[in-house]
Order: sequence, then C-alpha cells, then structure tokens
Amino acid sequence: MIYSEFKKIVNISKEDISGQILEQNRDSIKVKKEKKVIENLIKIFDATLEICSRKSFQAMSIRDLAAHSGLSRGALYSYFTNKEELLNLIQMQGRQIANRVLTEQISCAGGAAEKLRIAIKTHIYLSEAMHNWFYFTYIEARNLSKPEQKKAIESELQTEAIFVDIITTGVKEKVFVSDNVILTASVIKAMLQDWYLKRWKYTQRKVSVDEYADFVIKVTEASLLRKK
Amino acid sequence: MIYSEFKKIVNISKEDISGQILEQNRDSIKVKKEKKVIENLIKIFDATLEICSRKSFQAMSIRDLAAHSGLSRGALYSYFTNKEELLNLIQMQGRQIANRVLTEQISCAGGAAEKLRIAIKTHIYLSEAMHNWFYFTYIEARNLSKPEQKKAIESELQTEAIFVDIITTGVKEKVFVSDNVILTASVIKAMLQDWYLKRWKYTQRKVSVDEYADFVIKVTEASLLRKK
DNA sequence: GTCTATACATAGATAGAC
DNA sequence: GTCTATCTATGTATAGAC
Repeated sequence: MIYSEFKKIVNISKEDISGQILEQNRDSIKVKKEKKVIENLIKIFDATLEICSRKSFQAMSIRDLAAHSGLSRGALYSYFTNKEELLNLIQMQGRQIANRVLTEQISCAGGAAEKLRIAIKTHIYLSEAMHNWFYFTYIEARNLSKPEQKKAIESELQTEAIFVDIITTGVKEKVFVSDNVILTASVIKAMLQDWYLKRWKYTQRKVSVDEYADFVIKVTEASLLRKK
Repeated sequence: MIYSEFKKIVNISKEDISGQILEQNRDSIKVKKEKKVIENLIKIFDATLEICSRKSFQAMSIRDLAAHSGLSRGALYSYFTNKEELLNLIQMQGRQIANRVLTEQISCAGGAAEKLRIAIKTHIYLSEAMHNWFYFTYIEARNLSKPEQKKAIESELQTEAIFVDIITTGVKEKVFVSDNVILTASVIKAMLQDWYLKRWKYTQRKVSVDEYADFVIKVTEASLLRKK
C-alpha cells in the first residue's frame, strides 16, 4: 500500500459516511434533499476543520464559518441546531471513517510482527490523510460535552487496544518480548500522535510520512524483538 | 533524586520567579507593593491554570477567574492590561521555571548514557510537578500571538536540542548507535509529552511517575544501545 | 433552501466610590 | 488597592422575506 492509493480510499469513505451522518441525524438536519445535504455537509466540515487548524473551535464564529463555507449564517442552522452539535457531527464523521479504514486495513495481515508494522503504518497514513480532523479531535477533546468526551476516550482506548492485542499475540507466539504490554502500546500511540500534533516540525524538516512510519516501526521493534 | 525532593525545588523557583516577572513587567502591573504583587500573581496564575485544566483559556471568563482567585474583576486588571497579557505572563513564568530547573539538573551528570537517563527523568518529574502549566502551554500554543508562538516553538526546539546533543555525544563516544539522531530525539519528546497530555489515563491505571520514566528510558536504550 | 436583519446573551474592559 | 456598576463589542440563534 502506497500513500496516494490510501488517500483515495479515505476520500471515498468520506462521501459515503456523510450519507450515514444524515440518516443518524434526520431530526436536526432540516434540509430534505439528500444530495444537497451531503454536498453542504462536506463543505461545512471542511471549512470548520480548515479554520480550526488555525484557531480554536470556540474562537471560530458562525460568521467565520459562513464566509468560508459559502453558506449564510441562517442556512448553516439548517444543518445543525447549534454550534455544539456541529462539533459532535464532525467527531462522529471522523471516528466512523477512521474506524472503518483502520479495521479494514489491519484485517488482511498475517503474523503478529507484520500486523504490528501494518497497524503503525496505517495509523500514520490515516492521520496524514485526515490530518485536520485528527488534530481537531485531539485539541478540542476537553471542550466536548461529557457524553461526547466519553466516546472520544473510548475511541482512543479502542485504538490502543488494537496494539495491545497484536503485542500480546506476538508475545504468545514468542516473536515479541515485553514485560509491560500496556505501556508499550501507550508509547507507540504517543509516537503515532506526534505525527499529527507536530506536523509543522516534520514538514519543516522534510521528513516524509514513510520515513516517519519506518522510524517508529524500527524503534518499536528494537524494543519488542530484542534478545535478552 | 526522588520526586518529593524535586517538587520542593520547583516550588521555591516559583516564588522566586514571580519576583522576576514583576521586574520584567513593571509598566503593566499597576500595584506597587512587591509582596502584594507576588502573593496575588501566584493566586492569579494558580487559579487560571486550575480553571484551564478543565476548559480552554478563551472559555474562562474574567468573572470565572475573579471568583476562583478571590480578587474582583476590577482588581485583576491591576495585574495585567488585558486577558491576552495574562496568557503571556503565565507562559513567561512557566518557561523560566522549567528552563532553570532542567538545566540545573542536567549539568551535574557524567557520561552520555547517564545524561540521557537524567534528562528523561527530570523532564518527566518537571511535567509532573508543573502539570497544569505544561498541559496549558501545549494546548493553548496556537492561541498565542505570533511573537509568543515563536517563543513557544523556540522553547520546544531547545528542549529537543538537549536530547540531540546528548545522543550525538553518545554516538561519538560509541556508547550509542543511531542513524537518525533528530528523529530519535523527536520520538523521545513524544513519549515525554504523553505523560502530561494523557495523565488521566496513567492516573487511572495507577502508573507512577517513576514507573513511566523507567519505561521510557528502557525503550530509548533498547533503540540506542542495541548491537547490530 | 437560502438570504438579510435583528433580538438577546455573554464577556472584556473601565470609571469612580470606598 | 480593591470593589461595584456599567459601557460596549462580539457572537449565537431566530424570524421572516425571497
């Protein structure tokens, strides 16, 4: 799998899942024509994420969003009942895309060592293809409502659990050595997150996605594959 | 060095540096009595960081801050000219404390391998002792003015440079093996930051500061000390 | 379905009393 | 030095025209 191919898969999921968002939020979304809704939801989400890569969600006014999305302030309120709900919709959409792509990709790997490499690479590719969303979700997490916060934490722990599973299997199969599987998974996640949290740094230093992914794999394997 | 000792050093620096903050901001701070200023600045900073561990700086109103700090809204404006300046003061104070303690601690180490262990442990201890500040600075970074943002980035890169230096020395002395010193330093930083960014997770799992620090040291050494 | 105009709330900042 | 009262700006959300 090369990155450009990967990006296409993500974009297809994006339109696809905007349809699901409509289904799941029929009551808040006042516009009836499905085609119109999907088209405008994508406009609204993209504009929001673009603005929020520079300032916080709270600092983004509805006036800002209207200007950037091309819709008027009034029209925007046909797609969500209030600003907080917009936040929730974006969370929902992103999580659904990320989950789908991640599980799809990982399912087709063989042994634990290969699974680990693919999981790392896929996660980094994913956060590259959906960079604004990953950054947004991370940074806005504490501004969510309590129930939404809970969902975000669950999603975070679920991703971590994927790594815990892979490593545990690897230890059983005696390809990995680890005396603390959970901490190992935690620091892998920390390294994965750095890619989207400090993107300015890596861009500036011309570190490519693949270079970073390969490096994380190397560090991880140095720890897990080592002989005592 | 054990954590409880370390914490005392940080608290002494805190009062100490509030005095410096006053010197450096004589024109914005309208209150004249030095003792009063230091006392109230600490109240204001602590209250701000406490509130901002739960909501964003923008979401914190001056009314919130007045209630939590014990000062009235009017009185607060005797210590800063506007809300943004309060943000800058807190950045300034935190950076000065962190820099002082970090350089002090690292200076007294021997070889590269020991220096690396001490640098990792000190950074994690520091972010534990000043947790609210580290979290705040990270999460509010993009809401700073351009010049303040520049300072934050400099400070970030400076910390990274400490690790780059140590590793480079270690490679020269042939105690470390690394084909990409900068990426190695980057992922070490990522692991260090996870301690204060995901503190809820580690608290919940009852992972202690020392346990985490030792684990990060182990992962790092597995990568750097490995035989080809 | 989308627009413009506007009501209403919140929050930063200041003035003047104590 | 600190307080309360208040001015003013900004931003969310809605109503009603097109």
